[in-house]
Amino acid sequence: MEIKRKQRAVMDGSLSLNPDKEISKELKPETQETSKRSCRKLVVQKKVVTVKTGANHVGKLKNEGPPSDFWSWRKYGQKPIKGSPYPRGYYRCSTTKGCSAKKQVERCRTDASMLIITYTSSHNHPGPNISDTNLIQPPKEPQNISTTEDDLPEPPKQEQQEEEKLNEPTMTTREKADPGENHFQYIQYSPISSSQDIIANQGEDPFTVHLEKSHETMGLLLDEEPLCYSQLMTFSTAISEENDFFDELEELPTYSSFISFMRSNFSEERIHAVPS
DNA sequence: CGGTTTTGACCAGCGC
DNA sequence: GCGCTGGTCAAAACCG
Repeated sequence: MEIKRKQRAVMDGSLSLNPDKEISKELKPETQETSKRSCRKLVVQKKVVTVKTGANHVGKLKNEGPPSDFWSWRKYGQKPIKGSPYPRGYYRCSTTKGCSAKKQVERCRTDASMLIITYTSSHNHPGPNISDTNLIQPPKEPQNISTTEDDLPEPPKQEQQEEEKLNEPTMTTREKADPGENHFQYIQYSPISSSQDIIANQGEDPFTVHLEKSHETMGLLLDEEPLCYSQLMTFSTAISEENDFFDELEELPTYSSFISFMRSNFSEERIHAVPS
């Protein structure tokens, strides 16, 4: 109830240790230790993905609704990030209770149509039951399901190209040119060019690199073959089990090329978004 | 009714 | 040592 919270508040002024916290730590030793305690110290497995959405979606992204990947995520927090006008959402895999997979979703501060998704840890369970989970229609698809929400003011269009050209990490760039007016671009920053455990160096604002690129080559990248694409293909060994899923995406026939790319690129993370 | 989202508080790391 | 910041917790509200 409220008692606990008030206890915390009270204890905050007097005690440093909170019994509740102690207990919870013991209950969830692994996740706590790895995610909270050492989040800044240890190099955690991260995969940064940017999702380019159409400008028309900007207003709908108010809640940072994550693009639909094939896992089910539960939001457990949201924080305003300094330097960014948009809050960052914290999601945790809810497919399986013990799964420690997490992701952070925030919007690019220079381009509100870009979602920066940082995947942390990895799923400790096989892929979701693609046939019965969110394949058909995820429960929450703020950016895909058109609602009347349009309350976000058009973010200032800064000149992304102003961003200095960073020494590019090995990055994979994938974009999806939507036949319609919506654009979803998936960009995976992968310093090690692997779809497996990827340590992403965020210190350099990798997404700015993409921004530059995306604006220059909008619509061309669909056919573009990033340098590490072939490398990524070599990691597509576990996709067989996902074929069923992808086969079921026939409701998105236009994206077959994209899907095939996803098969190879995101065989592990199964990042997915369905333009409306 | 169960799962998800919201939201304020707590906590630890980091920089000064 | 202190303040700031990011990440997480957990109760309440919400939703299908």
